[in-house]
Amino acid sequence: MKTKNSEFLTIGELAKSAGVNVETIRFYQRRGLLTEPKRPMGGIRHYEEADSARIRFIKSAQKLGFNLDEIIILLTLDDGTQCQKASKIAQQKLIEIQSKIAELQRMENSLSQLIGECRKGNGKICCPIISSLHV
Amino acid sequence: MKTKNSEFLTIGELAKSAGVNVETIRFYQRRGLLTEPKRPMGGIRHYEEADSARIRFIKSAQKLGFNLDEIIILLTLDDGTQCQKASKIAQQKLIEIQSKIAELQRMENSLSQLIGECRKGNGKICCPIISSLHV
DNA sequence: TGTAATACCGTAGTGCGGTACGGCAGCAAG
DNA sequence: CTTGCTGCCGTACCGCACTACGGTATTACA
Repeated sequence: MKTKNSEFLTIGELAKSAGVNVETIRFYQRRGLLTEPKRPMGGIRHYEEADSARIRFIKSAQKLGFNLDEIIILLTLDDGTQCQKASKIAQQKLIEIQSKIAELQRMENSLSQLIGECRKGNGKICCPIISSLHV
Repeated sequence: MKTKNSEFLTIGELAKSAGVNVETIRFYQRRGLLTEPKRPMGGIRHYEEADSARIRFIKSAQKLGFNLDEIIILLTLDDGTQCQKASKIAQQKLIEIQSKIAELQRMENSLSQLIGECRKGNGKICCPIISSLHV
């Protein structure tokens, strides 16, 4: 009945087009990130290009560090007319990311210092790394 | 029978002494980070100061970014005579941490640039953050 | 001896973002 | 007619490091 070149996408085609797994789409529907699409004749779901764009939107936002709950909010600002709100969310995220960076840098400093001490005291009986762990 | 000032610790006392939850100790035993202690008369486990030290060792290593599997290895190097091995593991971890930092810094750069654009184009109809997500 | 606290045990739940599984339905090509 | 590919659905499972629960046994203290 339905020809291959009809104007809608099946879930499999949408997955390919958006570069995600079919299961991911079903998961996003359950999570409310994608609206349940029309199902004419109770059968196969009809997706459109807009759904693919929405998934790519989600994936881009994830790359910026937003989690799915935050992305749900960003999606409501999708018309681009609420710059202040979007900016506020982004600033919040920026702070989060910066504090994660700071924490990782503390680890980095401690570790590289310990490694440096290992190098210096080569052959020492008591490893600086191990002894640093004995608080 | 047993007086309170005996030389061993119960699990609850150990938990307090090491600053962790009782459940955490039981979890560490299941995970093999702590050896199952002696249980004289089939009753209450007998812990010692050494167990507390071991838990603090684990917690220090976690602060440096090591996960439990890695900590199990570090614990085998506990005598401090295998500096090269410990150093190798630490270098590996350092690289991991540095690449996490790099990724977060990419996010930080993108986000702060977008926020800057929002500020400049105040009142714009099309929010730079939102439109950046429309790939 | 009574009661409250603690220890014991196995199992399940948390958060996050998916991934996998098992079973059934419909349809096209061979 | 069969096989195989999709689609549909609900549910369970992954990693990670715990945390919580529910029930029983033992201990400490009065």
